[in-house]
Amino acid sequence: MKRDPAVNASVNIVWFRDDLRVADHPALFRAMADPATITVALYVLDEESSGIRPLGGAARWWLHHGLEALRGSLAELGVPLVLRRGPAAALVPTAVAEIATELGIEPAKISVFWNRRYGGGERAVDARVKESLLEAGAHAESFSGVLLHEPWIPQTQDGRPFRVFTPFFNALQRIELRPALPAPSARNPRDLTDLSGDELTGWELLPSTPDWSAGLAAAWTPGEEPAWARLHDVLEDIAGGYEQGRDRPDLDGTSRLSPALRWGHLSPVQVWEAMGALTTRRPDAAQGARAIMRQLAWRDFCWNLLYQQPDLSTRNLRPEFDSFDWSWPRGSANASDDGDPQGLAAEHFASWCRGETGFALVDAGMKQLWETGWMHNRVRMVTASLLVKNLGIHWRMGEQWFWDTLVDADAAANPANWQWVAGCGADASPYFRIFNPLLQAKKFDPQGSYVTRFAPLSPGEPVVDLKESRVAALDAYARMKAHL
DNA sequence: TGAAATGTTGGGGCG
DNA sequence: ACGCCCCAACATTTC
Repeated sequence: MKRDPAVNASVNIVWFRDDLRVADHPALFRAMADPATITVALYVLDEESSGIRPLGGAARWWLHHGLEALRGSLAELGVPLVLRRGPAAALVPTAVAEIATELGIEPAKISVFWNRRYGGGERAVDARVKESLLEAGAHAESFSGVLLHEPWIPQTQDGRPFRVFTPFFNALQRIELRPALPAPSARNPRDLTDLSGDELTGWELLPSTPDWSAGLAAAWTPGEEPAWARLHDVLEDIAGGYEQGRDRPDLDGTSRLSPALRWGHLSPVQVWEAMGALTTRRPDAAQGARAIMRQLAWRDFCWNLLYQQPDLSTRNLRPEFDSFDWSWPRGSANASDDGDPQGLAAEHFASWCRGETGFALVDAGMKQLWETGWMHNRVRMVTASLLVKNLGIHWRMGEQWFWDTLVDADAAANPANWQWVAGCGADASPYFRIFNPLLQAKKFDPQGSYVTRFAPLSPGEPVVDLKESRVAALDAYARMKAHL
């Protein structure tokens, strides 16, 4: 619907993406710094643009609730959230123009703000959007909001990207960090409630037939407010024992902040600041707080890698692994060879996905993933090691399964960490580091309570002989090295 | 952010 | 008392 043109009226449109929050949101903060200008929020579901990876099922569930929470937070600021679906490069300029028309605002009075994304396809889309907006006479401006530092900033002495984490971390700590911004304090100058856009339910982000999301809903509440509640728990109860507790899947010892960071309910800058403050406020928790800061830096490290190599989810960072002889898919050098799995490897992969490998810790982890959309970090390493090393299945298969099932599935961290486990990544775990799921269970789930919680039935026959498959993996690794 | 194989050491049982 | 053996405990090397 069209309104009376408002003389000299202008609009600031904030394009939300992986930053579903109102505090420390540089683009939103900038928009609402103009007290006389109305702000409109826009979210675009883009499942079509090439180079942008469609969301997995668990991520779609989180997005639905995350957007509802964001809409609530924005409503308190008097800011409406407009939802649109389509290929963003074309759709965003169109949607922006339509919002302006509805408000009776001329193109020269439109500003569009967003926090930058760093995936290859996302960068291409954002560049095209900016170009179109500028051509149409609008203003467009992007901000740094989803990482600690822009991925091109941390550099080695000779100006190259880091491939080893520890020097990356040292360099990162020497870079001045921007201070976290508060939520905008001003309300929109006038209320807008009836802008046209999609209905969230129409996007069908929630699973229906069947609805498998009950376990996710029991484990998580998406949104900025619950994320802050968890951050406070981490500061009070988790950080102090983090260094021991982080390795214990049977305890609540990790931060569990990964989904909040993935969806931007919290920014890494906010968490970094909170942990930095904790190191001085609570000397007993200082070491744990620093370990959490190191984890945040690892997240930035992964995004640096993705920025350097946009096809991180399909291509080995270390090319010598291109000749590795995986049991499936065969011919790993050819990334397009993704035919239906056949034979034993296919059965192995299916039992791994279902949590029916016969190794209690692995099966508990895979069931935790399926039920709650999340898996404890140490168990991620153990399950990944079994798939890649003992079953000899390409890391990409596991990466894709995690992408579909994790609520925190992150376009950079997921492939970077799979490559790390597989030994083909940056600063990777040496290939011959092969976890023994029985020993890992003994060390890190000593009473077996994690296993009991997620895989209460006694495990069946192991799908693979640990000793034998370990030798075979080392042999395959030796053959790869001999090929060089 | 391993695990297994191999090497070393030292205490205790025993002839 | 002494040497020998066994083996747990720890250290080092290897993959």
